[in-house]
This record gives sequence, structure tokens and C-alpha cells, in this order.
Amino acid sequence: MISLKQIHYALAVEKTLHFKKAAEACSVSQSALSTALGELEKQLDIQIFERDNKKVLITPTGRLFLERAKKIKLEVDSLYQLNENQNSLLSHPMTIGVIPTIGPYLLPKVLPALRRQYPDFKLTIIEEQSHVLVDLIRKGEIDTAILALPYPHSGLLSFEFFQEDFYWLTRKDSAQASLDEITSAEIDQSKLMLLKDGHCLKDHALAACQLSNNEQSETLGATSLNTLIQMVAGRMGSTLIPKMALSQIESQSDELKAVHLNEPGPHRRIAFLSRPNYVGVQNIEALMDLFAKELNCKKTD
Amino acid sequence: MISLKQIHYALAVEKTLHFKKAAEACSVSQSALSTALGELEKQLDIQIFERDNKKVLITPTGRLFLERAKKIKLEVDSLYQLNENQNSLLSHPMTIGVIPTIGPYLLPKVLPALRRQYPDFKLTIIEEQSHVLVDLIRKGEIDTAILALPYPHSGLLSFEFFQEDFYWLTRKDSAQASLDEITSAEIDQSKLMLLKDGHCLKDHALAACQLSNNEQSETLGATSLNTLIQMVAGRMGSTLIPKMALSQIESQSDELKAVHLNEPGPHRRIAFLSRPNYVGVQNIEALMDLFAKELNCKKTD
DNA sequence: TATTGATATTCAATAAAACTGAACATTAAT
DNA sequence: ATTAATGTTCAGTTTTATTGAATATCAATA
Repeated sequence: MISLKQIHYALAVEKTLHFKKAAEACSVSQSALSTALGELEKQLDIQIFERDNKKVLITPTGRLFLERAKKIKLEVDSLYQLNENQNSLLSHPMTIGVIPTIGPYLLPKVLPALRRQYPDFKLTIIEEQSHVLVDLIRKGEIDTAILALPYPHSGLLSFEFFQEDFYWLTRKDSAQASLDEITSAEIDQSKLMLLKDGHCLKDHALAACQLSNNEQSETLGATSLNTLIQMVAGRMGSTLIPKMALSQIESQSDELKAVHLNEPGPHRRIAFLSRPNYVGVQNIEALMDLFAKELNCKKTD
Repeated sequence: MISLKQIHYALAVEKTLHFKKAAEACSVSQSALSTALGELEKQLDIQIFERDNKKVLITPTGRLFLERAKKIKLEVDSLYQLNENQNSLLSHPMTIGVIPTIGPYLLPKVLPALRRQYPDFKLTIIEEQSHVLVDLIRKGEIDTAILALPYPHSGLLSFEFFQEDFYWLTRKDSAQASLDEITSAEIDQSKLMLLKDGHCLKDHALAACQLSNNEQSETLGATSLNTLIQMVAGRMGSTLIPKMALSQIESQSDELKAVHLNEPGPHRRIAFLSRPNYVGVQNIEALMDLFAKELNCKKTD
């Protein structure tokens, strides 16, 4: 296999038309250069230079070779500039995952600022449950994911950037709607509706209330937070929603009331997860900073 | 400096996404490949692969790198095909020199056949005296030259392909015009006109007559063979011309007569000269063969 | 004609680089 | 806890590249 060194030597000889000077330019002995070029010509089975004791000439084939070699050298040299793009923030497209109980509430709050600050950043978002996202991260199919902790993620890096409590959601005409705070003991668990299995929100809500899964009445489980809210409005019971979902019920504030769940919190912590070897950790940190800043600006309490 | 080997290894990993398999494909130990890639990434200051104990992923920058690397590899591989063109006959342009006492008579006889047999062959012809041509060959500014031997050409290769005698040219109304042969002793040297110094034809003519330079009467000397011929027609004297120039006087056959010079011959030998290291010796041989063939076909005796 | 100077090549010894194989480390799966 | 699969590291070895001296060639020159 020919080497770039040989190409480099040949180009030096082309410049100087002189083996000794070329060798000096390459910081190498003349004999090394001569041998390397001889080997190059042998490997390619062409003669590049016609040489005798007085002069060096370029053969027609050598001319062809040198033209191509020059091009190759330029392209190889340009590889050294790859690190420039690499180090600039959010310069490569990313795919990130987000769970359904975060995406619809968090993203509208932060994406406009992201667009503004990094207009060229290409972002693809997928919405899946935590276990799917963790799997996709591990397989390398997505770069990172935003989900709610605690959630098992051994071997993955986590970057927490937000935390929040749950609110008990009920109709305004219910008995406890006037409370400012409510404890889990005060909640009628037979009327408490949660998302179906697989949604971590259900587990976090249960954990916040210090309940286990089977103590819960609702067997079917809703498929989305929004469904749950509409079920509450429809007098089917009450539910627990994360604080960031409060904005969702503002348009129904005449019917619904959210009461802070007075149990030790925070009730869930929001984090980015990524592979420990992921190249773009800096990008995750940049996103995290931007998200945290936007969430604090738009805090509603 | 990065090496083509490193690029080769990287491309193998891209294909397999597996260091061990890539190493096998490269017939190298896995550790060697791993080290080489680590070194490559360090030298370029980029991360090409994200790897852990279970999988290999390509980073966005790595993707960029690999695209370019692939292109470079293709170009390098194509260098191995340079020898195909090189070995085919008369595939590169050539510049050849010819002396004024050969060019105008020889080339019209052979160039048509050359065009026919090698229609893509690019040929540049320059016409200079022997000493200039020898110099240009030595300096590598022309590939080869056609001139008349004997002529000193130490250190150069010669390829003789034709030889010829001289003819004494006189007016038909002169006393000796009816002879079939003439010896130098029978020629009136006071009326013998030759080319000026520097033209080898003069030296060859003198040598054929066993005369030295200063025994000759004409001090000025003509600048071309054609001038000489016209001078003979103008009754200024006689001259000696090479056989290949006989065609030149056909249109004046009512005025002029050429008589074979009956001295030991051949009187001049036509040869290609080239540097011993010249790459295209094969091409010279091809030209020589073609020339010889054409000259024999069209021989006029 | 012999000498000098400029050059490329060759070769034995040396230096540098690449490679190997084993030990290690890590992690997912069993 | 064990196993299997993998990438990394490291000491020792092999291969390759390099050096410096010797050689060869040739033009220019004395």
C-alpha cells in the first residue's frame, strides 16, 4: 500500500526538481527520500521522475500522478479542519426523545428560544415512554432523551435540570376544591385516576402518595394526561398532574381546580439521559442550560 | 501525519461497526487497529466512532470524516491504474526535434502514416541544428531528435533507422551532367557550394569527399538546402544534396541533374537520439519502425 | 587526462513505528 | 455470580523507515 509520505516526498521533488533539496524540505535524508520514491514507483509500476546525476525531469505519467497526488494531499489536509465544526455548539443535527407527560408541556416553552439562539440547529423529536427511550439511547438511535426521574437508567449519564411537584386535580364543585394543599391521606383513592401502566407519571404519582400499584382503584388507566383532565371535567374522578401541565387547564379554570399535593417532594425530577461515551455531551449541557433558563423565566408561581 | 492505513482501518470499522471484524478484514490484530484509530482521532482532534463494549456508533463528525476518507481512498486506488496508460504506445504527447536537412524531406513521407496509425498521438516538431537539438535533449526540453550521424552525442542513446548517399547537383547544361556517377576528384571544388557552418550536412558532405573544412571555396555558405538548389539553378555553381532531397528537384528536372557521388558510403546515417533514462524509449522505437517502413515503401530507386 | 563537484543509488546498521498477544476493564445477558 | 463479547493498554517483538557511508556516474574544469 502506498503511503501519504511517499506522495508528500514526490510533491516535494516536483517543487524542487532536486532530490537533495526535496529531502531537506521534508526533513529527511536524501537516501530515505530516494528509496521511498523508488518504492512508490515500483508499487504503482510507473516512472514518475526521469533522473540522472544532473537533473530531474517529470515524465508524462509522472505529471498525471502528481496532479492527482496534489489533489489527494489537499483533501487529506482538509481533514485536519474537521474539528472546527465539531467543537462548535449544536452544529450537528440531533434526535432527542421525550416522554408524553413532558413533551407537550415543556417543549412549547423552550423551543422558540432554541430556534432563536440556534437557528441552524436541526432537531428531531420523538415521543415515547421512558423504557423505549432508554432503549433507543442505549442502541444509539437517539442522542439523548428527556424523562422524569427516578427511573432506572444504569450505565447512562443523567443531567437533571428541573424538578416539580404534583397537583391534585378536581372539579371546582367538589368538596375539597377550596383547599390550598392536600395530602394523599385526604384524597379519595377510589376516585383517583392515573395513566395506564408504562407511563412513569403513574409510578411517580403513586410514589408521591406512598402507594403501591395494586392499591389503586382505576384498573383501565388513561392513555394521555389530556384524557385524564377531560375525565376529571367529566366528573369521573380526580387525578394528579405535574405542575408543568397546569397551563393546560387554564382554559377550563371555571370547572377545574388544582390543589398542591402536600407530600415530601419534589415529586419528579426532569433530566436528560445519554450514553456515557456520547460525543455531544456539550450539546446536551447547552440544551439543558437553555431549558433551565427558559423554564425559570416563565415560571408561573 | 495521518496515514492511508489509518483511513483504511476507519473505513473497515465503518463497514462492520465492529473493531474485531474490521481488524480481521484488515488482517491485523484488533489492538493494532484500535491503537491506530485512537491515534487517528487524536491527530485530527475529532471523535470518529463512539464505542463501548457492546457497540460502535459513528459520530456526526465521524460521518463527515468517513465520507471524505472514502473519496480519498477511491482516488488513491485509482493511482494504481496509471500504469495502464503509460504502457500503451504513443499515448502521451511528445516533442521531437529534427534538423533542417532532414525535416522537410523526411516528415512529409512519414507523418501521414503516423496520423493514420496513431490518430490521437500529439506530436510537436521543432527544427534546429544538431548542436541545439543535442542540447535540448540533454536538458529534457524535447523527448528525442532526428539527426544525421556521425555527430558527437556522448551520453545519449542513438537509434539508427535509415542511411543514404549524397548526390552531386548541377545544371543539365554543364559538362558533367551526363555522368551516372561522379567522384569527389572529378568535382570542381571551386564551384562547390555548401551550407554555412553549423549544418552537419556540410560536414558530412566534406567528409564524404574526404575534404576538410578550409579546403572549400565557398566562404559564405547558404542557409538552407533549398537556397542551395536555387543557386545551382542560377548557375552559381554545384552542390551536394542527400538522396531524400531529390524529390525537391523533380519539378526542375529540365534544368537540373543529380549525379550519385561515388565515394564510400553511406554518406550519412539518420538516427533518433534520446537520453538513456528517457521513459518513452518504446515510443521512439515505434516511431522508428514506422518511419523505416514508410521510407522503404516509398523508396524511389 | 585527471580532478572536482554535484548528483542519485545502494547497503549495513540503527532508529522508529507498527504490531502482537496477553492481561485488563467493562458491561449485558444468563 | 458467571459468562461472553467487546474495546483498551502495555511490554516485547517484528517490521519498516531512516541514516550515514560507500559507490557510481557524469559534466565541468584544471
